Amino acid sequence: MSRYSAAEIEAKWQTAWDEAGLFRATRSADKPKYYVLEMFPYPSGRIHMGHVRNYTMGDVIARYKIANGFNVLHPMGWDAFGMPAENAAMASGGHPKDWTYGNIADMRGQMKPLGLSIDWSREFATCDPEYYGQQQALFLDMLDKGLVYRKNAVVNWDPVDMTVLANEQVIDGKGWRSGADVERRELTQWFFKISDMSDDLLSALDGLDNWPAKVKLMQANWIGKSRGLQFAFGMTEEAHGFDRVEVYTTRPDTLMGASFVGISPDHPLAKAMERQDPKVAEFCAEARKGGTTEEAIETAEKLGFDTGLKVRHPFNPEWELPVWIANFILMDYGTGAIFGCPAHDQRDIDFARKYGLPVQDVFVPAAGEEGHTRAENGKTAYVPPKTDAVRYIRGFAGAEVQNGSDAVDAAIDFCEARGVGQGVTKFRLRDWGLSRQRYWGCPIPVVHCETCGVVPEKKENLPVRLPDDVTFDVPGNPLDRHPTWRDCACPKCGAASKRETDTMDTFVDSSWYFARFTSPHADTPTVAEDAAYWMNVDQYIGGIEHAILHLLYSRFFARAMHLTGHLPEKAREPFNALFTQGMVTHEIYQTRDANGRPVYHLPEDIDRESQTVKATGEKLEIIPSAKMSKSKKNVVDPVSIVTGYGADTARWFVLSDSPPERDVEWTAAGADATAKHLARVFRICAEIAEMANGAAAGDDELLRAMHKTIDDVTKELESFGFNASIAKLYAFTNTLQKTQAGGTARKVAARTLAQLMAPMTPHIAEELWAILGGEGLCAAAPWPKADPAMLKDESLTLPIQINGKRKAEIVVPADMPPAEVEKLALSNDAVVKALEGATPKKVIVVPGRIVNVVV
RNA sequence: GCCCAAGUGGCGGAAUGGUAGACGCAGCGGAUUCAAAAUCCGCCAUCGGCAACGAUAUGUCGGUUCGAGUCCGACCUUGGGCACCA
Repeated sequence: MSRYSAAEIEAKWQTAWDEAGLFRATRSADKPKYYVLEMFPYPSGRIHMGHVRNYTMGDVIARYKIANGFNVLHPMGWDAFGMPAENAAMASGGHPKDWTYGNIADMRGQMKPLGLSIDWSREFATCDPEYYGQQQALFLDMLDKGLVYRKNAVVNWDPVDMTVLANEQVIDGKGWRSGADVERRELTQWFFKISDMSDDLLSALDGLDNWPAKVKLMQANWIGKSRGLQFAFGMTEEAHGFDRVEVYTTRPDTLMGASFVGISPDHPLAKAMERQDPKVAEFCAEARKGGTTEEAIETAEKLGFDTGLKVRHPFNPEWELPVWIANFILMDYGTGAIFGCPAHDQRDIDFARKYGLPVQDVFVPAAGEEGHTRAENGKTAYVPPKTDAVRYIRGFAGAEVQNGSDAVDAAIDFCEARGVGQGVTKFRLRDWGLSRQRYWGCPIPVVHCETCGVVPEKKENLPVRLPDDVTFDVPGNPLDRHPTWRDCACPKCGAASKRETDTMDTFVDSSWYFARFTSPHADTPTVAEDAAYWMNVDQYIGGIEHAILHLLYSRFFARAMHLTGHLPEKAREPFNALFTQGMVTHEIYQTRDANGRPVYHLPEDIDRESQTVKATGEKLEIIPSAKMSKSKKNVVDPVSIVTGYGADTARWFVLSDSPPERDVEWTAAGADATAKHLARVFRICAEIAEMANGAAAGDDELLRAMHKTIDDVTKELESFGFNASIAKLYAFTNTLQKTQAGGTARKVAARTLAQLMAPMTPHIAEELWAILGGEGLCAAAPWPKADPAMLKDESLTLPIQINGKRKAEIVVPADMPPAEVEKLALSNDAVVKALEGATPKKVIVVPGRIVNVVV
């Protein structure tokens, strides 16, 4: 009898699958198609356990669908543009291209031993000119359809390095290299008009039945549809060419609590004042300090500057309000100006208390004490949910007691009727800025001509290729300072012109790769027949961190690709089902250096038992699990796991224990246990393979357990219950080990076990299938079917509760009528004893579930 | 600051509103062995009790229900996102 050797069997069966062409996807009319896709990786150089978990989940689905007769598309590629390649070039010389393609080769080499059912013939990297050239073609088509335009937008500006910084390069408001105070600076940039589709992107969420509710909710909140009032405050006197300040508010019902008008430092009025008044300029410069993230702006100290200008309240010309410039007002949202009602907005009350502005209640709780004075002295605004009824003490429209939503509607109607502004619907979603002042990205294919202006490049000149001869020894965009690359002829008039040097946001690359996989090497972005056949992605799998941006941008792109004729109507929502998986975590092992700073240690360098560092014997501090990261040294390298235990162990482990949407903690003990379990399955099955055929008393019991397991595992796999299906497989293995059944039944059961394990641990399953006399490849065998007749139990155990507490249980025939169950329950000894002679008030019998006696 | 999640034994976790702790890890006891490794069998939430059994228990506090880990409200903690990390 042979022993389980992962190294031998894994290579053998991977070759067998390859030679059978099992995973090569071709269009076929006689099978239903199934497209399963995992979010493609960034080629950082090493695969990590998170990748293993992500791709194993997709692989389980893919293999399960193959066994169920589907024509499966399961591709893989590389999200290959991006900053780390440039950072590597800056740090250690070399070229981003060499770094990236080297990493891709390494990672492909690390991934292949996992035995994934991937059609590698469709592989591409987004930095392949073949791919980004088609992306440029898409860009031109979108430009043509009016989906792309240019406008000013703010970026993080490092005034020392004279360069634009990514948000992650801004640390506590300072540039990561220079340490200089970062400022927000405006630049002319390219934008996708995603806001044109706000309403559609929002309402179409309803149709995404197989998306997690939390992702839909996050997207809905991000799009942020709101109804409010847009109106103007007239200024007491004209200043800087302005006679009014246009504001937008979602709470017009609080208009009588207005205390000031606030404008963004980037508001045209603020800018006009800034040009003439050094004090304003000084304030605006201060207000623009810090990064562009909403988090930085929202959490920054609230700063205000009283312009000295005054506006009149729309309902009362005598009532004058001051105009302040405030750093927390965003020019990008609404009109860049607000009115502040401190009593009912936390930000406004913080601001009002700081600058001594009045605070006046508009409404108080509907029930409760009169003269609610929270706003009078307090620092906390009264902001009840809009669905709560409140009493308006300074209301002007609608009932005295009403909820916030009704009051807003009434206020809008009231204002519209009096010509004070109008009700408008606005979205929080902003247009997608795609310009990046960086080298390692897809060049934006336009030309700047002195006479013709901005001119799209001709399609026959695509791809606009990145030049190879660039250096990263100075900050800034190498395309800008390249001696010749920018020079070109205007596609319209032929005059000497300059290329655009901005490249595209890498989110563009990942917003259509799923469509490209349907015809990965075509000389158009997609091919109609292929897209029509393979789209949509039936199951998309990736991290929850992509819940908003990547998925929203992809939904926009799919719509844009439909508008430009590159995708069929049905692919406007490209992902039929979405699953968001959790991270792989690990403990952190820490000691401290002489200065008390933490020093981290790799798992292989420590002794878990004695909690010491192997080399030095130093005592360790063990910090509970956190996301694996290089800096914390809590990484487990999949390659060493595959080499040491085999791919099947790595695959089984990352799927077991934790539900797939939650984080899973990698532990050495768990990996060890998994390897032992697989060896045990192998041993049990190998013994069975050598048994003589024949029947025995235990046959029926074993086969019933087998059918139950088929049923359970199938149901769990259909609903991403990988951990639960593994638990059922453990239980069935225990049954198979203890059974008294004869050889024939045992072989059937063992072959079924191999099949049920195959999506998770395909190599050992294939080997067992072969030694147990399975026909052909296990990976190609049809999925086992549970016999409904074998699933029915004749009797069942019912717990009996008294007032909801379990007191006894009875065994009854499965089909016993409730009245008889009740009689039986009440005559049960333990029940009689517990009742102590009391008469039950009520008896609840839930058929097949429980009996509850209420006294 | 804002949006979205998650909190259950020593540990990972299971549980269509219906017996809380399946399955696995660790631990403990036993078998096998010259011995060990490997393997096999059994026990294993907490407290009290010799036991039968009783009480407590799903982050905290309240609520709905015959019945709540599950539904509702508030809070605490941890994680994800916040538009130039991918």
